[in-house]
Amino acid sequence: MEEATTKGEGAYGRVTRERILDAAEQLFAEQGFEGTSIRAVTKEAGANLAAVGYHFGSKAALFEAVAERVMGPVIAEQLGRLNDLEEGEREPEIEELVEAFVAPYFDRLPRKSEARGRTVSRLVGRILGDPTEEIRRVTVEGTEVRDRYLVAFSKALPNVTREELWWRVLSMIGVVVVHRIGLHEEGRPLGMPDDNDETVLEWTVAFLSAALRAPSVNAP
Amino acid sequence: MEEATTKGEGAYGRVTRERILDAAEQLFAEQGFEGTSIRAVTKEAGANLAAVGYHFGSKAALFEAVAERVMGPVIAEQLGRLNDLEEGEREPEIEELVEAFVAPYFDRLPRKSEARGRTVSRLVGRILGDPTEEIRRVTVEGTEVRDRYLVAFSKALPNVTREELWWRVLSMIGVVVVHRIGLHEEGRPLGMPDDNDETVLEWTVAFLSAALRAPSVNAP
DNA sequence: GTCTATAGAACGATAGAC
DNA sequence: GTCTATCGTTCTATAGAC
Repeated sequence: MEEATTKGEGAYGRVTRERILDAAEQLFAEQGFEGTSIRAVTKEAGANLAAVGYHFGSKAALFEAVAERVMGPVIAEQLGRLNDLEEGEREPEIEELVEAFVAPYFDRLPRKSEARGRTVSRLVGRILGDPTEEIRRVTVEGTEVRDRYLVAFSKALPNVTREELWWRVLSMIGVVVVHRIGLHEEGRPLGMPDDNDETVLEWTVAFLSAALRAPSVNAP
Repeated sequence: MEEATTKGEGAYGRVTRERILDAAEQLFAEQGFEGTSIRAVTKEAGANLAAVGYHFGSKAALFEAVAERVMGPVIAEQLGRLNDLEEGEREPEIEELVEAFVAPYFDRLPRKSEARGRTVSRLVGRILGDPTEEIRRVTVEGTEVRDRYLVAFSKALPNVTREELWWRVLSMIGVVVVHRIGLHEEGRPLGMPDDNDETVLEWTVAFLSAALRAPSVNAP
């Protein structure tokens, strides 16, 4: 338990801590972990160079805090939605499982039309895609999500072998990653609804549901 | 035109240049652009610190050379296969277009079972996924691939709106990226054919073909 | 909790000898 | 084409004053 201090210092410190988190989020997203210096973060945050050491301990710990703040709510809702579906009377449909997995990336992250949206999208892409051990550690928490959805899809798609299904779930993650990276976003054609996440969510669910339902290559 | 010198120096220099490319490929893949130092590259290559400056001019130019060496053959074959399909008598099937796009990532890159395979996979993931301007420049060449396949799929799937199709092609790239990143590879279940790229290619074509054929959300 | 100051190491790039 | 030596910069981390 942590109690707010009665002095102004406590409140001010909390603000500094969050200003650092905001600045770090943006810079890690744009330039990656190694490409971002503590100096740049504290300068952007209007804080002192030593503040990162005081509040987080190290640059790596700061990154973990940034990643946790962004991914935590997504993971929590992915698991919560799956729990809800599994507690229902009937077996969940493929579309329901796909939406439960994908929708938190829309609901629990800032929209693309918001100022922070583009930044967070890039950061999520980096977190999910970076093979560096330092960054992968943050994702480990996310393996619970993957494993539980794998079991759920396994029940819903009994004719697909476990190995191929594992591959399909991995592919589903890939689709979410590439959307969040905002790959090639400057090449977006006219009419792309970058400010209409509901439409994109529908597209994604339709695309992935059809893919997951595909006849198994290994089927007898 | 560049002629091989008659002296031993020329041949020896070429070898050093390629040793540097090999070392840089591995280190960029494992630790990213910013996380890799010229010092580490030259040490790994058994070359002198100044050799990168002499052969490539700068660290950024070295990265471009590494990326070009890996992605060049993939892009060339993606375009070549599409040309072949478009020159045929009949309209290409969805499966054929998907395979033409995906297969070069298997044919023109070292297999996962080879020593270099894992490294190159990570590097490709970084190249395709990294939003940094410095790295994106290398990918710009690849936008020709995306645009030409978009036109081809547009003909094959006239009932899908152009905006939604653009999204589907982007998603297809995402699937390839995540496979190449080798995301969560340590969590691979028993029986995963990491040494059998043909099977994985079949899975991927089946998965993506079904996804691309999905009824359009925006259809009337 | 915030700040200055600095230790100590690593970095990219390049000049110039061979 | 290869090498040594080094310049000038930037980095993380931390000690210690306030």
